Amino acid sequence: MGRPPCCDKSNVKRGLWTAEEDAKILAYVSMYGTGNWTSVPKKAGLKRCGKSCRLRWTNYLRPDLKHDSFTPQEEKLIVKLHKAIGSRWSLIAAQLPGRTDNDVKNFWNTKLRKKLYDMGIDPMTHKPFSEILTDYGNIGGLPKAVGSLNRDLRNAFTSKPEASSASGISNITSHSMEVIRTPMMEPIEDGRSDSISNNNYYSWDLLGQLQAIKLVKEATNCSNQEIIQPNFFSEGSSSSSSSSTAIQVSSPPPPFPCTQSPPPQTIPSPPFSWNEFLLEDVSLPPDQQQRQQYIHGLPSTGSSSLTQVHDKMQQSQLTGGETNNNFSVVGDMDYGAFNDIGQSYPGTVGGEPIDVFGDSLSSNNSFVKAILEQDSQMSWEFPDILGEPFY
DNA sequence: AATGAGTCCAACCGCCGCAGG
DNA sequence: GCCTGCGGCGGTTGGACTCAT
Repeated sequence: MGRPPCCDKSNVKRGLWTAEEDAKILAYVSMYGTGNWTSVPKKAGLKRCGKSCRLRWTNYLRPDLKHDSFTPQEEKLIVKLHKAIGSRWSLIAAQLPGRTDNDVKNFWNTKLRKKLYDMGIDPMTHKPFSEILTDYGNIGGLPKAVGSLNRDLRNAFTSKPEASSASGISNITSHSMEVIRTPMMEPIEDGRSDSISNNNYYSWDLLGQLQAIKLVKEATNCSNQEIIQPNFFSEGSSSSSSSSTAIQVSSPPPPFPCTQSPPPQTIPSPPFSWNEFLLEDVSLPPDQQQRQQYIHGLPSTGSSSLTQVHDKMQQSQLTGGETNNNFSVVGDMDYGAFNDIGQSYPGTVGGEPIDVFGDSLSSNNSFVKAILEQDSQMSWEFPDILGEPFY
């Protein structure tokens, strides 16, 4: 038995708002302020659901909202944040003054997602399709049915987003990302939860993400071992899958398909080595793989280089001339596909946050602030990498 | 000019977490 | 501890609009 509807649906107006209704909301808010939205329709003389009133205010009428189109800077930030924290539109919107979660969500769904597809990047995983194919090629022990799956994958890469969903890619990538996302999207209960306030929660998300990368890396290291068939490839479903190419993921797959015991799912106790999160670009020839080790999320090709980051740090001199080699990553936000931002790396310099352009971010930004607070406890360091050419 | 396809975005929906009784 | 109401969230829908034929 679900919750009853918040209002009498048969007795409320729906659909687009008129200027007159907007005026009533504005008048009400200017007089009483926001809050207690359920009483707003009555007090404001509207035949609308209170929830609908709140939505109209927050998404359209609020005076601080921007109504112009997204700037390239905003666009880049959305992509970076989506890569770091997924489809948490309200969090992403909070980093974009004057934008609502609905704005960001619509912009992503209508523009950015398509743009990434056109660039050959899976918007779900933010990986190049070629890399996803490689990843799947590296997963041994899959049943023969996966052969058709690979074919569908390839077909999906050349088709439109909507079509790819029907042919299986979305299910596949979302499945693979389930493995990655699950630990990073939830607060980590590790006995230190007392110190995890709302403010630094997101920092732990990012930590979790890094840990997830590590776990996935470890999970894929067992490719020479026997692989337990994940639930979604179980033979029990083969009869239905034979008539349809779409893979139905009805339940979350086990996070570790290896027969070996899964590693403990705790984040590494700081300080830990960033080398743990270095990945090899398996799509490259073996002789280049060692040279092209890269941190997950950084472009494996192009001119992005930690040397350049180091230069940026030296240029920034944010702490009055002292260059600090403590360099903490604000999520793996770099996006190589955008050449103009693929030149630097987001992080902190001398305790101050910098964005991907190397510019200082406001310390008033709670999102960044939360990460910085966590950083101060973590003492993450980058010394081994900074001095070396990135590739 | 008519029409069908594609795009955009405001609005809706259902679920969830939290606070207060 | 349970129930209820509220606000917030992400996913989805539907209609207005634009563009191509």
